[in-house]
Amino acid sequence: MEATHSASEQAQAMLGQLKRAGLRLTPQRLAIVEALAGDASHPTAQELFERLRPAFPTMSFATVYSTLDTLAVQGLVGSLRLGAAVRFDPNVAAHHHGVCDACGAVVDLPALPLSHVEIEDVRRTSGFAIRAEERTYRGRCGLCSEEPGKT
Amino acid sequence: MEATHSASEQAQAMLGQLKRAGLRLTPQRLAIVEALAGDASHPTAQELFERLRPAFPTMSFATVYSTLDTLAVQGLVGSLRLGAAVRFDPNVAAHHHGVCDACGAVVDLPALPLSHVEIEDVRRTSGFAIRAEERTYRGRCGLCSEEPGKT
DNA sequence: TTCATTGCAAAATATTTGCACTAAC
DNA sequence: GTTAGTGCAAATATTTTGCAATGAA
Repeated sequence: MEATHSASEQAQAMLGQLKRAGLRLTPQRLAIVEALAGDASHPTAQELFERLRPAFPTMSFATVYSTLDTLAVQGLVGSLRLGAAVRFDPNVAAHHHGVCDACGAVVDLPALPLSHVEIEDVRRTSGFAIRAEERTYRGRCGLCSEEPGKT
Repeated sequence: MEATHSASEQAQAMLGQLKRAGLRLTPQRLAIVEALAGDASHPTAQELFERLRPAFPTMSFATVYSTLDTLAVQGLVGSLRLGAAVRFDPNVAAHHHGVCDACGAVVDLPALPLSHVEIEDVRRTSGFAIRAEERTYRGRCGLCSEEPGKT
């Protein structure tokens, strides 16, 4: 999988969308958008806060959370809960996630859309009408697969 | 899908496994196992605590959590995180979960094992070696599908 | 009797909220 | 100048931990 846009292109697109929605482009939002754009590491609010603290010593958690919530409402980031904390993902295309047993990394994995046959099967057998799907795989990421010794 | 065992049969099996593992059958464990066996509602620790409080006014949260953890270690219950709280599931067979957009219910849905072809495709394209899979579907449960008016 | 288990309280973790102040527009 | 957005502190929600007392085997 290759990135369609560079990180800065994506940041510009995200900022444009915020502006278009009539939202203010504060330095904090600038920084959070730039930190997140093109970052495939799925950081938590905590991690983003710590990453930005040097540049914005007075920025609060509430700002990080509220900015991430704003971005999520605008459809510019996705969020996934893995363990206790929510992680944020600038990749809003349909995809799944893999959590590495060895290093804990969260990686993006391709998703094929669920077939109508599968959706219809579930509805017929259980009555549940599927609208969306989230998958988490557990296993070993590419890097850790190469090091069989690792726990 | 039909239950293979009645709730009390499942409770007996769970208690037998605890005993076999050399663990003590305290009244609290008895009650938690019986509350959980055959319960497909995926209760949280909070919900179990409140359900059992009338019968065990002095029982603490720590006991509920530690018992659920014990059951999980013994492989007698599964746990899934949906939103802030962890939910517990006496169904340890491979299955997926559906969360109803309308009523919030968490229902069990059948799972087909991932094919080797799919696993191999992911490994080849991304390097990630899949060991296990968790799926959450969003949509409408059977009951809520019948009431289109509901939010 | 023994030691796993319980109950209680405090701590830890992640997130949300209220409100006065600030700054983007 | 307006008012959305920020910072701070306190509140909330969930889970974990330490430790003395209890009770199942």
